[in-house]
Amino acid sequence: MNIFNTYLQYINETILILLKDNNIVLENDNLLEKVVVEVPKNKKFGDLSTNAALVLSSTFKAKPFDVAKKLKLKFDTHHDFADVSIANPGFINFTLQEDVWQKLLFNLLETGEWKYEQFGKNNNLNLEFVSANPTGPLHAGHARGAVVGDCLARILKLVGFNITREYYINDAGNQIDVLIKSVQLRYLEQLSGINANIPENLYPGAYLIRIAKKIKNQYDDTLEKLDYENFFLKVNQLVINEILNLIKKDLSNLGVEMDIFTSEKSIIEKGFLDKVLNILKDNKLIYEGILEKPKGKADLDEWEPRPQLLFKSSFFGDDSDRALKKSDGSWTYFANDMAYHLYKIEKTKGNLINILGADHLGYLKRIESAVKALSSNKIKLVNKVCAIVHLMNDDKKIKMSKRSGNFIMLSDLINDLGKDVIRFIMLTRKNEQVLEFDFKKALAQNKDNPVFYVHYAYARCKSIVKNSNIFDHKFSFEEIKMLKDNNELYLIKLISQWPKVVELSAKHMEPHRICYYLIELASEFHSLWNKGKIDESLKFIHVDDTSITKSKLALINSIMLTIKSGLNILSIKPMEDM
RNA sequence: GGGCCAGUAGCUCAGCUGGAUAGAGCAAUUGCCUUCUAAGCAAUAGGUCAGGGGUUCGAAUCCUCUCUGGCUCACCA
Repeated sequence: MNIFNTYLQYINETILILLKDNNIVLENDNLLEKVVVEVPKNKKFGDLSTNAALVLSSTFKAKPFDVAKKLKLKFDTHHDFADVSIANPGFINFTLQEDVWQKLLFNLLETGEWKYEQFGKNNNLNLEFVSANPTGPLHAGHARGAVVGDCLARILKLVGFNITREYYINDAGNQIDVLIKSVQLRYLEQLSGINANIPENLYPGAYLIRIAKKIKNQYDDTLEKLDYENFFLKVNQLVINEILNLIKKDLSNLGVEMDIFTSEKSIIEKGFLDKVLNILKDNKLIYEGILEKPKGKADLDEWEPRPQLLFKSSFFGDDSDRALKKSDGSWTYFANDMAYHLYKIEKTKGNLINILGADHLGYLKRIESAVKALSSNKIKLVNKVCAIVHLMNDDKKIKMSKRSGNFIMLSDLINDLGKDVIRFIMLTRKNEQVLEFDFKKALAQNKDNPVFYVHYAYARCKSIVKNSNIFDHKFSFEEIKMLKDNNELYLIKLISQWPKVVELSAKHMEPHRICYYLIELASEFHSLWNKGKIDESLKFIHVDDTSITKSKLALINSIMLTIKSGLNILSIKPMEDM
């Protein structure tokens, strides 16, 4: 259904014929991959353009313009093209017959939904995202990774990947000790009724009070005399489950779905760490060695050379080899993470994607190295890094600091703004770019707020349908052929780009493109709407002529259908009226 | 000091992965409501794509150096 691919295929076939005609052998097949069909930036160049002649000029040992002339002779015979022209230095521009667009619209409405090229071919893909430590509910900063991951998953699904969304629970590290110690204080606080002083190195969050109450309800004061180790054994799982429930609730309120939550502890219990060590041994990628002192500016007074168990990460391009064991003999986070990635490799039998925060930038190479080592270079790990989000209020930065406990929780954000605005705005920047999230704009009911703008376009469409008093939404081709005005045709052309937007979004793993497209579509629609004020013929409803109105309704329906598919990817429900 | 990400209009950012005269939105100026939602639209103005060098038919995009900002740098997670 992607019209660009249709013509790209035709152009490629034509090139092969031309090569054969001229007894020229393509020295390298990859050359054809450089041939693209795209929409020229400037409308006056027509509907489509191709760089074919520029790509092939050296093969033909001729100037691009002359190659273009040869190609044009072939293209001229195709009945879809109203005009084929050559522009310097050798672009070939196509103007399509009106009925090509009209047919496209007709087919879309017949099918009732967009179809996308299934280049995922049902291949498995594992997408790990959020994976926040289970020490508290999510805060505002987590929203970005959550939304990017969730939408990316939806996009990849549309193009045929079999995708698993996974949350990795770090339930095995130091932070869990800190958590349980904090809970123990809160529990004793419940029993004594005296407010506890929470030391700086423990978690102060009020959510732990609620968990402490639960423990008190369940165990009464029977845990009062326990030392920390035994208290830990008693409540550890309960506390983590309680917090995971908070996190799951946050995710669900944000419209983010997970297929599976995998615990770090369970991976180790299943023996994946041993498996990792064996693989590394077999491939001679592990050794006892001493790392060089890092040359950082940071205070490294405590640094001392020490023999450690190391993974030969540098073999795969990492800057340094990486420690697997800490000085106290326990495994490093990285060692466990290798085990987790081996687990993902084994069960996925396909490529892996991780959505990470910017603070993990320094971690990418070692984990990529790990996946290469553990999969004999067969599995690809793509790391998508989300830059930080600056929360703003009317251009003023809102400061968040962990120490003071002064950071905005995701649940507060959702309560204040609703999930739709958050989801949309989180995708209005490409993920590597720092994002300014302005409360004032998110609450605005005007163009400052892009979701609002898109909703408004959809609601206007709905309103037209309602006011038309036409309830038959089966459209004949004759009706659709009445859409002849350039402004209307332009909208059809824009709509026809939608599958390409989704496919490129998937290919490059860039969900933000969906938002930009929706804004543009909304904008073009609003524009056409207003043209109706100047030019009567462009109004959508023609009271005295049902068939003209129906032709316009066909266009309106296709716009709604497209906005709906876009919002659906973002998991936003279109507003029927406003 | 090393690594990674970024630097595009006064501000916030796109730029279909190398294509044609670099595009939007804010902000500024000026217009458009007796008529399908003015919560909107149109027009004007705004640029050494941080800077130098290179690669080629062609560079904001690729390579290289320099500058600036952010994140990060054994034994945390």
